[in-house]
Amino acid sequence: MVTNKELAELIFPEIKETIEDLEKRYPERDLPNGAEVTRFAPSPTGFLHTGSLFTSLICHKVAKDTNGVFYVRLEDTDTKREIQGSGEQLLQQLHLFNIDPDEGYLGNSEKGNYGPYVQSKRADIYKVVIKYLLEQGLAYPCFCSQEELEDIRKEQEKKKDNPGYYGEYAKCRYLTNEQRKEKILNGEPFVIRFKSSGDHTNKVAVTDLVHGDFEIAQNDLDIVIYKSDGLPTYHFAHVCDDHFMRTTTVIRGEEWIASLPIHVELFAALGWKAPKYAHLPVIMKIGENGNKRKLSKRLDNEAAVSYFLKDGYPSEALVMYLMTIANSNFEEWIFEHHFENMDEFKFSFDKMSLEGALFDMGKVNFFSKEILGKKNKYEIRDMAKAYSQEFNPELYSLICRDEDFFMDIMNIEREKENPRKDYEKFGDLYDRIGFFYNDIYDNLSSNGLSFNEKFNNQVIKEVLTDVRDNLSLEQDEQSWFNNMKEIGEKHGFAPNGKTFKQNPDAYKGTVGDVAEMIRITLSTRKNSPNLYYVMQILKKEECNRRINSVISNL
RNA sequence: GGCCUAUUGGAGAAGCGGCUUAACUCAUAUCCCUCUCAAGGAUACAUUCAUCGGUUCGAAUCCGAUAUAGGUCACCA
Repeated sequence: MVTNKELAELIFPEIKETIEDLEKRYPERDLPNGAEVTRFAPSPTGFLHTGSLFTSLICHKVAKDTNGVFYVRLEDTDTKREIQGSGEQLLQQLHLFNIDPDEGYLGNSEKGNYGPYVQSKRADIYKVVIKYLLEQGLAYPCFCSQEELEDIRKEQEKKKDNPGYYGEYAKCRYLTNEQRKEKILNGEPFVIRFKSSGDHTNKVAVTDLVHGDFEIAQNDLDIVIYKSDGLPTYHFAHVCDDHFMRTTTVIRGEEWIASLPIHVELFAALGWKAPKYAHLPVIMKIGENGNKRKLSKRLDNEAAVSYFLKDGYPSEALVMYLMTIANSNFEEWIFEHHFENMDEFKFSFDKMSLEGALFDMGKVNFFSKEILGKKNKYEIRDMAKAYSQEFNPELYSLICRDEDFFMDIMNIEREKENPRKDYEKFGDLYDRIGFFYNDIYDNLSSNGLSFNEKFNNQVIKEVLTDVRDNLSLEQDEQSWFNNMKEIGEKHGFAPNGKTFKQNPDAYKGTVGDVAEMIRITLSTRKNSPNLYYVMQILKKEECNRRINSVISNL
C-alpha cells in the first residue's frame, strides 16, 4: 500500500518546505485600510501590446489611488514562446508611460520581499504547494500522452459530451498509487492534475468588480497544474503567486472570466481567500469582415505600443485616450481640468464599460494635439529631442544644429490664448519644418515650385520683385499685412475678398493670391504657419535670397 | 456545439420607470473669421435606444423570447 504521502515524497523528494513555511516567509502585508495590491503579469513574448498597456495602466492607477502597491511579475512559464530580452523591453516601455512598479520584476533586477517575481524562479514554491495537494489526495500524476488525450477528445465529440479531462474520461484519476509509483519508477513522463470535486451542472457565484455578481458553472475539469517541463500552468501559478504575493485585486483581461471557476476552486481547495477580480474589456477593432475583433499585433499597427513611440506621439496622449475607455466620466473630467494633472483623477471600476471599445485613432490624435498645444517651447524642444534621439536621427540633427532656431519655429503662435494645434506627433515634424532650413529648402525648391496656374510667370516675377524690395519686416503684423496689401494693389490684386467679389473683372486676384506666391516661394508649400512669422524667422536676407533664386528660375 | 458576457448615432458614451426635445466628447459636413493651414466661433448630424412581444396611465430604462457580436472550452498565457 502506497500512501499519498509516499507518492508525494517519491515525486518531490527534494522539497522539504511546507505551506506553513511559505506563509511565514510571505506574511500578510501591513498596509493602510483600503490599500489595494495590484499586479501586472505579462509574459515575455514580445513588445508591449496596447491592451497590456491598458491593463497595466489600471493596475497602477488602482494601487496609486489607494496608496497600495503595484508590482510586476514576469510570467515566463511558457518557455517555447519566450522571446529573449522582451521582459526588459516591457519594463522600459511601461516607464515611458510613467508606469513604474513599486515592487517586483524590474528588468535586470527585482525589488520587494515577496519575490522572486519571475515565475521560472519560483519552481520550488509551486512544488511545495503541489506536494501538499498530492499528500491530500487533491492532485495526482497523469501519464496520458498527447495521442491519448486526442482520442478522448474524439470520443467526446462523437458522443457529444463536453470536451476535457474529467469524470470517467480522467483515466489517470483511477490509477492506484501502486500503479502510479510503478510508472514513475519506470521513468514514464507525467504531468500533475488537480482533482476537481466540482460539478458543471452546479453553479458558483462569482463577483467581479466590473461585471458585478454573476453565476457560472462549476469547474469539473482535472486541469494540469504541473507541466512535464517542471513548471506550473497559468491557473496554478496565478493562485499560488497572487496568494503569496498578497495581491488584493487581480486585474486582467476579460478572456479569463471563463476560467474563473478553476481559480475559485483552487483557492478553496487550498483554504485560501481569493482576491477580488476585475476583468477588463478588451480593446477591439473592426476586422476585414466588418465584425469586431481583438486588436491584433499582427494585423493592426496600433496594437503595439512601439508604433506610437516610433511616430512620436506624446505618451500622455495614449494614456489619456486609454483613460477615456477605462472610465466614462474621465473625458468630462479632463476637459474641466484643461488636459492637465490626470493623475488626480479618481478611477472607479463601476464607471467602466462592459463592452470592448473600438480603438479610435482619431481620438488619440485629438488628445495629442491638445497636449502638444499646451506645451511651451522648452517642453516641446525637450520632448522632440528625446523622441528624435531614439527614433528619428534626421530630425535630431536638425534640432541640434540650433536649438533656439528650432524653438522659434515651434513657438509660432504658441504663446497666445488659443495656440495653434497643428502638430499631433513629432514624427511629422521633419516634413513640416524642413523648409526653414536653408539646405533643405534648396533641395526642395530644386524640384521646381507649383504656383497657381492663373498667373503667368511675368506677374509672379513682378510681385516677388516688389515684395523683395518693398515688404518690410521691421513692423508689427498688422502693418506688415497692410504693406503686403499695398504691394498687391499696385499689381492689380484686391486687398480683400469682398472688394474682389464686388468687381472681379477689375482685379487679377486677391491679397490671398499674393500671399500664396510668397508662401510657395519661401516654403515650397501651399500652406505653412502664419507667413509673417515665417518671414521673421527666416529674416529679410534669407527671404530675399529665396525670392531671387525663384525669380531667376522662372 | 456547450457555457459566460454584451447590444443607446460613424466612434467613446450619459441616462437606469415620468423633469430627455436621448447629455457630453471625438469624427464628419456647412458657414463665419481669415494671407494658406491650424486655431477660434456658429450650425447640422439617433423621431429613437438590436428585434418582437409583455408589464404599466407611462419603458431606452422592468420581464420574456429571438437575433447579432465577443469570450472560452490546451502540458498558451
